[in-house]
Amino acid sequence: MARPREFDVDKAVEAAMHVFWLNGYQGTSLPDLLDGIGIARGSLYKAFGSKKELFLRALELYDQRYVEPGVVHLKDKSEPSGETRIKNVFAGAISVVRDGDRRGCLLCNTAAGSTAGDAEISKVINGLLDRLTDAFEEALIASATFKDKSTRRSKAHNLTLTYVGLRVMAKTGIDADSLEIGAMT
Amino acid sequence: MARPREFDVDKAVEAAMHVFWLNGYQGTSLPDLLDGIGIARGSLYKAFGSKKELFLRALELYDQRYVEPGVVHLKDKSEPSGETRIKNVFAGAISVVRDGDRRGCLLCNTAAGSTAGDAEISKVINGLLDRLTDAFEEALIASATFKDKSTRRSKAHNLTLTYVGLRVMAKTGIDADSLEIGAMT
DNA sequence: ACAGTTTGGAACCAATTGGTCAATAACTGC
DNA sequence: GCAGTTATTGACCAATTGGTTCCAAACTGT
Repeated sequence: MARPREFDVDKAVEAAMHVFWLNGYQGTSLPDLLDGIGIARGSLYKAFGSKKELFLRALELYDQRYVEPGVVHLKDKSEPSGETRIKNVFAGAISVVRDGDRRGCLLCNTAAGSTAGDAEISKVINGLLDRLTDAFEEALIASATFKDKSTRRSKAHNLTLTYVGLRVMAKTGIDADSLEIGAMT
Repeated sequence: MARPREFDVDKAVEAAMHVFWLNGYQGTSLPDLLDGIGIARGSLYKAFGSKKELFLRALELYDQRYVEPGVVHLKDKSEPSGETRIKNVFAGAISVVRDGDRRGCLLCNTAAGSTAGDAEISKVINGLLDRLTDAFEEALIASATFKDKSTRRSKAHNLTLTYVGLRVMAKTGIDADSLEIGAMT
């Protein structure tokens, strides 16, 4: 019916995600995105509307690519024990640091950034953090230590907090070994 | 000998610190600083050289105003027990949230931000985080549980990580009660 | 092959970015 | 009160910001 788009929208969102991940929302300029994606200004605005909308799309992709798998794993009762599943999540976060990835986590970076001034973005961020906490809580459900519901919820919050701390610390010059104990129980 | 400065440099740095704290380094524009401090463009550049130098000054002030007191308290052996001193530090961080302060911690915000791309700034940030870890370590020195030096160092890293996580989470919509357990041992 | 539709690209936009500078003002030592 | 020094101010700067617009190009259905 009309001229077909020459670039893959999904690939574009993915490229944008990496640019945002590396530079942060505020730290990313239009040319940064254009270079990273490999499209022209007009194409970006036609396809995504604005920088912010594209960021929201990138955040969405980050969720399904990195957050959701973790959430699924934490909730997966067919896996070993809840404790092991939790350990796996932390170990995963540490292993990327071992591989030299110092970008931290797009979710955590955004939460810590002053992007929070934007209501729409913080709503998404808060939602993701809540989902993570819920998943931790579910992983704790079989644990005798956290049999009490409110204690369990507290521990879940504690785990989210520790996870965020770990991923922020990963951005600093700290060595991976010193993060290892982030999962300490 | 010459015309005296009309504004108080220390007050200016303090005002700048609050502006940076609220908006982040990248999110703070020259007009933001000028309005916050109440001086003209030229005066700022004459007194501080550049936005970055002013930020470094603000970071320095943040240290002596908020970080150093915590460090001193953690190391103060005349105080109750090391465990209590640690609890105090976390309780302090939570109490500011209870008072409605959602700005988090300038140090932690900067660590999480992409400001880390600047070598000079990240050096300062890493230094501050190291000092905090050292202080936690010293607070643990009397503890029987962490008698082993390397275990103690690990726990100290864990505490810094948790502290950062707590202060980042404080910026999100989370309620103060859910942070309470950040100090869980 | 032509009408209709949407893309890509670049020129263009006003606003804002961090930073400079020259003129004026305010002070001190003599 | 004059010479010397430094601070204040606001105009000015080039570069960059996010965003728009217009036109040629590319496709599809008929």
